[in-house]
Amino acid sequence: MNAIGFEHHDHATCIASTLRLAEDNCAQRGLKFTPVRRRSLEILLREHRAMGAYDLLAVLADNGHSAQPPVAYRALDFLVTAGFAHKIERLNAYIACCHLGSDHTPAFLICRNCRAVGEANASQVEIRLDAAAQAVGFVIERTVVEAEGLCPNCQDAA
Amino acid sequence: MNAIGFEHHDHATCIASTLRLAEDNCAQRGLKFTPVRRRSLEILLREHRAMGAYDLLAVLADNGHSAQPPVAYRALDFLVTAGFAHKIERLNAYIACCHLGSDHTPAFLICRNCRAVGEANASQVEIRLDAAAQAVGFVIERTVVEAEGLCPNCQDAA
DNA sequence: GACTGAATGTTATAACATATCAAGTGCTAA
DNA sequence: TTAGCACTTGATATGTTATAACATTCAGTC
Repeated sequence: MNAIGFEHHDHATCIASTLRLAEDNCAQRGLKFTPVRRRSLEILLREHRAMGAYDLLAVLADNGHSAQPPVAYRALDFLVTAGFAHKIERLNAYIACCHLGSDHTPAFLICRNCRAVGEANASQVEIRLDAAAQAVGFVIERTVVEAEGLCPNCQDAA
Repeated sequence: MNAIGFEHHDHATCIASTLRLAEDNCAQRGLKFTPVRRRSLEILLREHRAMGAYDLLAVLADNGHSAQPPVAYRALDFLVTAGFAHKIERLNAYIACCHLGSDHTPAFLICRNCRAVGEANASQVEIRLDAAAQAVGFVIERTVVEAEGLCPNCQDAA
């Protein structure tokens, strides 16, 4: 399996176009797409897999940025808040968003063997918690959906 | 709001009966319900909220058990594997299972203000990821569903 | 009693995350 | 033009969550 959500694609184009999208998006919303932030998103896009904050930090350090944890966490916080990246709670790791621009409740497929992560196509995902929430008077703001299992490649290997 | 999943219930009875259920369940499956494990489940049931491993550890220590992290993590691992407790990934915390015995994909409602956690009634939850998984050949083994928002009490407070 | 496997005790450290305060940067409004 | 403000970044320290590794104990059984 490749690491790009279990499917092939033109990686270079994907990175470039997503970065441009993010740039435009920031301009529209008055957010500052600073060098560290841009570089962080670029790194996440390039890896195209879930990275720990310290993984990101190591790459940033190689690029001459300050190597203290807050640098990575601030950048990640910005990217997640802006919707350019997601946190994978199960792994305490972060991944660039595949569907930048579309408002979506992301759902992830996480391989327990190789830790590859795919973001499920939103149209194929259905989550219904409203009834349960309403029943107890709870107001949902955000939903984490993460499926753990085996990716195609690791099934073959087993 | 109380801390028991946003609804009142007879707490003492709940603890006692769940412990008995767990005991029977272990006997049937040949698992060892040792003192630390039993005590850990009892603590989780008593608190009836998500506890960090180190929170549990502190209580265990008060009870004369060894106070090293692995003690808590081993007990929690046993309880989670046996299905007697769940991990709340969003909080890196653990909670006793409300529906012990029934095989279920749990879904949680987590208050971002007071950190209270309710386990949603399985019958009111619908999760469909099969299509997305099938599309890429991924085999799902387990699914994490956690909704974050405001519980009834914290809505009023706001 | 000696073997076996599981559980527990213990030390150390890895991995993940944030509080705090100082310093720089860019905007804007008097 | 510069004083003030909001935001970003730099840097140090520390807090929190989790596991590796190895020693010891204990229950069952041959």
